[in-house]
Amino acid sequence: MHEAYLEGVLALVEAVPVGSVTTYGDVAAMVGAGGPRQVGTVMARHGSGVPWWRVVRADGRPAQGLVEEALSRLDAEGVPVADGRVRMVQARWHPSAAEVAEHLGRVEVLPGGR
DNA sequence: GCCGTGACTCGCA
DNA sequence: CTGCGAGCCACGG
Repeated sequence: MHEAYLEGVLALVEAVPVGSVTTYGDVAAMVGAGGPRQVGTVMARHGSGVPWWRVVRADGRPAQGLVEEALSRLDAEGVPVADGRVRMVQARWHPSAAEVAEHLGRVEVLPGGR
């Protein structure tokens, strides 16, 4: 994979505010390339330096193999968790397109539109 | 180039 | 609710 992709994914994960979470699919969509699996691969290999526990699966469950670790950290940050899964409706991160572009390190959306 | 694999997702039974 | 299968994209053998 290209290094820019890796940087983009990690930058977005670091941008997720405390108390919120995002999903692999959302990150992939925000980066605008690859898919959920690519994000998962990036996190597995290079996610040790970012708040990886704020990235969960679409159903609100943490990544397999790190469930306890993630739930522990999420709960400590005040993320709404119920029965082992994050309440996505409440905790999902909804950044504006401009904000996403900002974190990606490049402007892809012009302010003011068209 | 085919095949298996993965920190994924969605639809259907 | 759970499980299964197919689709998904990129990487490594």
